[in-house]
Amino acid sequence: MDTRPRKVLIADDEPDIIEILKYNLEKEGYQVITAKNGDEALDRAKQVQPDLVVLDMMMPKKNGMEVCELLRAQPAFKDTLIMFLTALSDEATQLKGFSTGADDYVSKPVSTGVFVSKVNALFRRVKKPANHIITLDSLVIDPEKFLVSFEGREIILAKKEFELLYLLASKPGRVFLRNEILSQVWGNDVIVGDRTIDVHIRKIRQKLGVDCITTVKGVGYKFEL
Amino acid sequence: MDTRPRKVLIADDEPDIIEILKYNLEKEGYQVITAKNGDEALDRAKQVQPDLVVLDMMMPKKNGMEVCELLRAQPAFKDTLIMFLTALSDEATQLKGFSTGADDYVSKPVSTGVFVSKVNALFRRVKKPANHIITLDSLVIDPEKFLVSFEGREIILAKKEFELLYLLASKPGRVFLRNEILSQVWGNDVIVGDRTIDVHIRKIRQKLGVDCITTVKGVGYKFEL
DNA sequence: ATTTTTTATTAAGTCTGTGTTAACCAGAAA
DNA sequence: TTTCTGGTTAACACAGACTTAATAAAAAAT
Repeated sequence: MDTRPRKVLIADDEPDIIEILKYNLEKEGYQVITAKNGDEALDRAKQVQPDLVVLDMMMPKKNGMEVCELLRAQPAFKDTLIMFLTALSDEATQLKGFSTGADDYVSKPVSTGVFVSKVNALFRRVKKPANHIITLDSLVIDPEKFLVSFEGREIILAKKEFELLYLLASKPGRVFLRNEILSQVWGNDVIVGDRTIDVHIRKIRQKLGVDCITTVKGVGYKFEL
Repeated sequence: MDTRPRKVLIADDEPDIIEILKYNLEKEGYQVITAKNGDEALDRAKQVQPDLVVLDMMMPKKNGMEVCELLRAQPAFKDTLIMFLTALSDEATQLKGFSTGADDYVSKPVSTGVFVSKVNALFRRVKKPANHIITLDSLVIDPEKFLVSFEGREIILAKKEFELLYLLASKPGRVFLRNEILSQVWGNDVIVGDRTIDVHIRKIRQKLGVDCITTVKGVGYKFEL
């Protein structure tokens, strides 16, 4: 079991706030990274791949909403928790915050105790992501090196093809619904036609040379050697 | 076809609140169950195994905190989402709420829009409860792998056939009315003739090779090995 | 025993979903 | 700029899933 600490990125333009939150989260065992404006938050997020991003709404460079949108647009941050922590408590802003894909919206002022509780509550529902190498017989999929090899020979897959194969191979035998595939590989807000999946499946089958992806009509696809 | 709708249990002693929340959640596609006091909430929770329980703090019989504790004490509700929705907004109560294992704490008054957003946000992080494998003697039905095997050999069922068999086998011996079957397998708004069920039953009997589905004339069907 | 109701069976037709090819577009690389 | 690569969409053929209708059989009611 992985025991690395959860990484929390806090973006706020008030150093005092950052200090207090950082102190309290670190006391709970979190690893805290900070940023003082929107652009810096995006940079640091890309660098450290945090598990949770806490965003102030009103920040220089880019505001919290923009940061949230930009993060959610990238598949790499599809599963990253995002929490708004802001003085703006009007309904419209809150709704917009949620609609950009936030997981929680906390209005300032809030006690550090409640804040930490909320952070804990968010993490309770998320299991740590484990990006490990998949090995099934002679098939090896290494997401870090972005590499697939099958029966000794190396196979070059395009990005989407790779992500699709990785998803399917992560639970051999299990059927993935088309919806599931779309949201996992393409993201929740991207809209693509159904044929897109088929075409990618086809390319994978072609490149692997063996039909290890089974179609379950009306349901989805599953991987099995 | 998507999986079954999420079930939300709302416990509050004010009928008006329940009405409004129920209306808005159902509009979002949730299935809503209600209770007007603590004891009723516990009963209903055991009956329907909701995916989310929304608890008012101040209720007759048992208050929200007690209900939360009692639920969390049972393994069956280990993964059930629990949200407090209450007028008590002081810090101590909030902290205590989280410490009993709540996933969110929302202070009244709150707009229905924000409430629904919070519910959606909670569910976004939780994968739908896995349908579990049914095993009866040599019959194995695995809804995740979409697979049926009987006496060793694997059996290929079409989608509707599978769903129908899964439904019947989920409660062996119990008779399912035709209406029940229609609404469970075909959905409430789809209109198909009665013969449709027969034909599918027939195909299942054919493919299984043994007549383990019993006709109860004028009533429905039941599954028994 | 006869009629009525309900279910089983079969065949046929419709319709949905899938596989495939080709074309198009955007961005990266040359 | 052009060229190349990957991603997406459109179009269409095809398989088979689903439904219906028609008829036969069985059970229940009269």
